[in-house]
Amino acid sequence: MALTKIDIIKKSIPVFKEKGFGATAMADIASACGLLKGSLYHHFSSKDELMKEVLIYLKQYFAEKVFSIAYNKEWSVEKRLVRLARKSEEQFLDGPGGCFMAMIGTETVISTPKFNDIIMGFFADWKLAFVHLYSQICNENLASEYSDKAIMLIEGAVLMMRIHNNPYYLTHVQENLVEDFELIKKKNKEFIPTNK
Amino acid sequence: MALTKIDIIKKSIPVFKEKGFGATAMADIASACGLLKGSLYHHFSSKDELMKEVLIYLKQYFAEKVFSIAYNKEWSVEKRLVRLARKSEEQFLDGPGGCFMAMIGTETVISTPKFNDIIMGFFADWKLAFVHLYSQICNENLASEYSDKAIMLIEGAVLMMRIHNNPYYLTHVQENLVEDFELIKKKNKEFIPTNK
DNA sequence: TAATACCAAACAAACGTTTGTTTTATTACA
DNA sequence: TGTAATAAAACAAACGTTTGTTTGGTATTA
Repeated sequence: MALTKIDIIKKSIPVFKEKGFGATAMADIASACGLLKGSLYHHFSSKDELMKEVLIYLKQYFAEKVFSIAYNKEWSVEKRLVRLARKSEEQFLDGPGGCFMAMIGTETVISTPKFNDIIMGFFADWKLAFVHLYSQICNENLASEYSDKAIMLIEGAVLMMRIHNNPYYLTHVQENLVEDFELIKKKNKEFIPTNK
Repeated sequence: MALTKIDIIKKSIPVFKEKGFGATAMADIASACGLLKGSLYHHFSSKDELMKEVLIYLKQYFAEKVFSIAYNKEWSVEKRLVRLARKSEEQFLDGPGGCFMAMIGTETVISTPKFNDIIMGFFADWKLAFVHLYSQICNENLASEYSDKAIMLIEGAVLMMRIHNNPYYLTHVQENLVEDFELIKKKNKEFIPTNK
């Protein structure tokens, strides 16, 4: 059956995740889709546009399926943190291990800045999710600090995981973040979050 | 005057740091050296070999000029940590901001594994330096944990710094690491490091 | 004079992209 | 419902560039 744009976008993710943007050839993407490279241009006007649509897809996917967990009132704040950790972990472990946004961002931020807005938007969404959780147990300044630190720690762990081919770096860091969350909460027992 | 291999290696670092390995052309390197691309093959047999020599040079540079700080007995342990932070920061801020080893490692670990040993060696050296410092204020298991965490945090900060074009991420994380070190030291006042 | 460092030109291969044609799927009308 | 018209998707081949690499010649220097 004929492939849709979304099909191609999804199938191209592990390919870009393995080689990065510059080293991935359109023929590689096509091959992963069971097509010839020329056929890709029926769906995307250029390699840059394909990458842009992949980035937009992933940013939206994380916003809807991952970061949204932080705002789900069915669960306690701690439970949301655990679920958020698990779900993002699942994404970073999928296929060739790594964070797509971090990889492509690092590679293209200087030489192909047209992707920057989407990538920075992804990190902004991520931070907002963390800030929403930390705001339940400490003031906003601290919540902002903790959120930045959490993201940096996770990204560092994803890097070490990829380079050492060992998922433990990531799972261990995620556990630590949950433990630290409990500690902060206990320490600030008297803290009452402002509703807004 | 004629260029030596080391000259070319040094001049190629900021070029690779801007575009990564795959997207950097031999002509880019040559241009940064004031040569034509063919002339590079008088010094290096291939692009891969050039990258390998750059990685070896950088691994050795960090071992001798950066990580060695951790073992310098002229300074207190705290002072060594501060100097180590400053010196690595200086490297990660130099030219196009970023960690060369992390960038090239992320890009090549799967598709060009021939660089893996050198890159993993760099991170092993880095960890040993941290472990040596943390071992002065806590037991070895904790020292190993803290060291991994420090490296991941710094690498995450370097990533955010590059993507957001803002060096504050890195400087702030380095300050935090020094502060946390003092806290751990105070908490474990009675700890006596084993001499070995 | 012998070796070194570089230039200038060319190489084959791979690249992203375009083209014209064929296949497949969808729609419209009988 | 069956068939012709239409559009979408994919193929196969070629495009012009760019790539990493090779070659042969030319200064410079020891």
